[in-house]
Amino acid sequence: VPKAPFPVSLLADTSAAARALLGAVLEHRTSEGVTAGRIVETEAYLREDPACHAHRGETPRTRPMFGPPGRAYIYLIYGMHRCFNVVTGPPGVGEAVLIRALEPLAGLDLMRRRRGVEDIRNLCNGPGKLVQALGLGPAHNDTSLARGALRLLVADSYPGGPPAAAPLRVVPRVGISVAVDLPLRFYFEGNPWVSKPWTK
DNA sequence: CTTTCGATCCGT
DNA sequence: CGGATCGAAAGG
Repeated sequence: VPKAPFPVSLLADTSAAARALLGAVLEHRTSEGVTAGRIVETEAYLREDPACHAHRGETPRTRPMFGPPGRAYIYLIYGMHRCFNVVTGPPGVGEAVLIRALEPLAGLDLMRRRRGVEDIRNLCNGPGKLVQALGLGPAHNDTSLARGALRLLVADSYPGGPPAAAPLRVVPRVGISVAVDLPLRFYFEGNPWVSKPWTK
C-alpha cells in the first residue's frame, strides 16, 4: 500500500480541516524506529478567536502559524509539555488545528518506552502525550509534513485501514479560558482513543 | 525589567 | 487538588 501525503487542499478552511484530519495518519520515523497513529480528536484555532495563539498577531512563537498550510506548529506549554498542530488556512493567516489524540498504529513498544507507561490507552490520548509518544520536539516546529521524518498521510494508504464511521461530535474546546463556548473540537462519538479531559 | 500564566499531565 | 517548570507575552 503506497503511503499518500494528506492533500494540502483540504487544509484551506481551518474548521473543515479539523474535521477532514480525523482519520488521517501521523507518522514519525527515527533511528529508534517508526511510530504512527491515526488522528481521532482535533481542535480548530481561528484568526478572530481569542483562544488562538495567533490572535494578537505574528510573533516569533506563532510565526509557523502564519506560514503555508501543511506544516507543523509545535509549542511549549506549562514549561514541560509540547503540543502539535497542523498549520491551516492561507499563508499570512494565523490558523491551525491542534491534534489532541491518536489511535496508536505502529511502534507501540517505542511509544511505551518514550512515555514511560504500559497501558496502550495512555500513550496518545492527549496533546502532550502524543507528542512524547511520537518523539517530537522543537526540531519539528515549522517543518513540512509532506516529506521528511514527520509525515501526515491519508488514512487509506496506511496499514490498519480507514477509521470506522460514527456520528461526528462538534463540541467546545478543552483547557482554554476564553471563547470557551465555540464548538471547535471534533471527534467521532464512541471512539475509545479520544482524550479524557481533566475536569478542573 | 518583572510578573504573570498557559491549547498539560501526573501523583496524591 | 496542587505541583512541575519555563518561555512568551503583558504590564510597569
